[in-house]
Amino acid sequence: MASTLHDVARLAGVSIKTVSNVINDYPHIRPATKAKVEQAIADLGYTPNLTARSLRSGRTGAIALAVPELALSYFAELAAAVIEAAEEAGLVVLVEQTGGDRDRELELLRSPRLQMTDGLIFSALGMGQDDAAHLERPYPLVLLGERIFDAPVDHVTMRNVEAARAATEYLLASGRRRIAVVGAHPGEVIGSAGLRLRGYREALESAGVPYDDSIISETTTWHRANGARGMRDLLDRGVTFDAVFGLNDTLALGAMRVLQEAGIRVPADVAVMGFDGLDEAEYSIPSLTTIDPGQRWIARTAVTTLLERIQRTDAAGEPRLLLADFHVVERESAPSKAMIDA
Amino acid sequence: MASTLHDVARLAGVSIKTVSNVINDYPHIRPATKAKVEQAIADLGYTPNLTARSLRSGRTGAIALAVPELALSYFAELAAAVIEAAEEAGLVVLVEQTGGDRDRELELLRSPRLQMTDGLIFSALGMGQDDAAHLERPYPLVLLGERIFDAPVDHVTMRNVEAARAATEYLLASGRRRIAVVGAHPGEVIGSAGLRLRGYREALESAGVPYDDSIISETTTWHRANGARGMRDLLDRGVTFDAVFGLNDTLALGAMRVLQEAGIRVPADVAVMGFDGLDEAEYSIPSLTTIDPGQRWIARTAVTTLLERIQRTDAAGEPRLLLADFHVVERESAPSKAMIDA
DNA sequence: CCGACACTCTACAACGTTGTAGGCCGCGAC
DNA sequence: GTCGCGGCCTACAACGTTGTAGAGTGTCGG
Repeated sequence: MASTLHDVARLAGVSIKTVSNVINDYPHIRPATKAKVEQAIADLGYTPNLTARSLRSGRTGAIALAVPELALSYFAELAAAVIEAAEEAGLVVLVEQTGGDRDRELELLRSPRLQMTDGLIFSALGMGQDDAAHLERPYPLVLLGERIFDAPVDHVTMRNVEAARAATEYLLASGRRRIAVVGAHPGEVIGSAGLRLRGYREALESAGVPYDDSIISETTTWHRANGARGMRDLLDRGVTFDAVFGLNDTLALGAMRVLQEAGIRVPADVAVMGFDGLDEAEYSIPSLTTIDPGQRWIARTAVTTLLERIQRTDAAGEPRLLLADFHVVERESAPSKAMIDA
Repeated sequence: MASTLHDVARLAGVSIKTVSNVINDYPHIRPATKAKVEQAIADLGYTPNLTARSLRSGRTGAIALAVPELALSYFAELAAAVIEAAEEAGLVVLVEQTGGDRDRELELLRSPRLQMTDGLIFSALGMGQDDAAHLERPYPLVLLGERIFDAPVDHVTMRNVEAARAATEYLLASGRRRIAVVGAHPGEVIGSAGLRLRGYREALESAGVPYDDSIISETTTWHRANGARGMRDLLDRGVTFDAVFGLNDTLALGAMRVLQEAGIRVPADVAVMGFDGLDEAEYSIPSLTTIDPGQRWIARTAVTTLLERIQRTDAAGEPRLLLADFHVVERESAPSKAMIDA
């Protein structure tokens, strides 16, 4: 651990640079010399000092991933996928949690800690459209999430509006007409909640079903407890509905739990639809029909896109918007028309 | 971003070392000089180059956390807690996934990538007691998990035997006598499964209840699907039981799901007990009675212990075994005797 | 009035690596 | 016989930072 190129060079009786050349596969080395050096490396158990290499090369071989909270399943699965993709590309991943707090997100962007990485995959939650300018930094950055669009950076995300529309159309096609929503954010236009609600409204409109905000429940963060709270809220209002669209799986699972506590059958009385395609949605009772928004593709694409930015020497290249394909995952909580007919 | 101490020094008209001194709060600097330097720093937007600092100081300010799989809720929550604790200590965290594979775990230990960090918090899953020697490296290391004991490193973990014993005693106290187990690992003695099964057996023995391996179901990994599979297995065997102890929450949730599909009421017919105290166990239907093994304490203690090892210059100091407190979290899937009486 | 000492600052080296320039050798071509 | 050239290797500088040694002031006590 403590041995350096210097030690190896001395043991092998060559110059320090020759050792470096052996390590980096420089072509013109006599086989005899190479063998001697490799023997010395093995004897000393030499491993290159990556910090020194970073200083010299300007590359660290690490990227940062910033998410609101790892304990949220969605972000845990995202992080898992990012780390896996990064590892394939020979990169390690430094994970930061921002708590979804705007100030902490901005602080992170300015933080010198980022210097320890070659680039950042940034899942913003607290920042808004007005903060787009803060993203313009001379540092490879890939944006995730749907809080900011049209920023001067590459952006990998999902088709929120279209997917939510498809989810709603799916419920409508199975005969539901009063589709409640859990997890709306008051007044939000951009952001997962706003976009998904827009898709929901578009679907209603196309089907000629009136939008009724008495069956829309608002929450702040998308924790499971808030899904439960939102559903209790709806039940307290005494409104009627035959389906619930949880704007993410966690909310939907919390809501479904409260429905069942209240003696309401799922899906017989009320169908439940989620969004995210989490692992755990497959094992709830009943299993949760949901949208797979293409998270693995997003993770993989974020890594490769960031890598391109890192390798590109010219800062140029138009910022790109990359959108994942989605699909409805049909399960028990909201059977399709075909499944009901069968 | 591109400015260095050199640039600042030139602008402020002082030596490069003086600038360094200002940044590091060296005491003997004239206020006028300090102001001049600080102005120059502000003008240039200078931030210190952390890579250079690391090379010089031998410290990176980063630690590594290796877990089997971030997508598993238990490890996601662990990672979240570790990152939070590390941040408070001014450290960033590099997260690695080993897949619980022994070879990848060993490879990680040898990996030069670790040089980018000051220490490692290592949650081993694939390695076993025989691999203890591999942990003996001149590198700050804190071990988590229960695959390896008596290794020459600090070890922070939970009281598996005692906690599983308490869980079983809790079920026995509520009147259950035929307590099935889901998630046992065949022949395992050390490891979460082996230890928790031991606690289970100890509790049975103390209560004079015979151990019956026909109601013990074995699985490999503790994914949710395996909990479901284990329970189906038990049902297929045609054995009778009035409680199930899932060796972790994920297994218990999968098992509970299958029970209910089979028309078996929880907890009326069969009580279900988990282990881990995951967030999601609170929102299942019914909510899951479980063991909180003190995960947050473990995360926090792992970070502080690692930090001590890093700061300690002498390699000495006995390896320590630090054990978290646990407690039973009483919920619906297994009500306590008191709750039943009420 | 001089030496001691505290204060303020500078020059240099070093952390371990890699890029650049160049040196030496042997061989083939003129 | 010498020139040129490719193959092999070395010396040196540089990445940006901080520790060490020490130089130059000023002040204070004897």
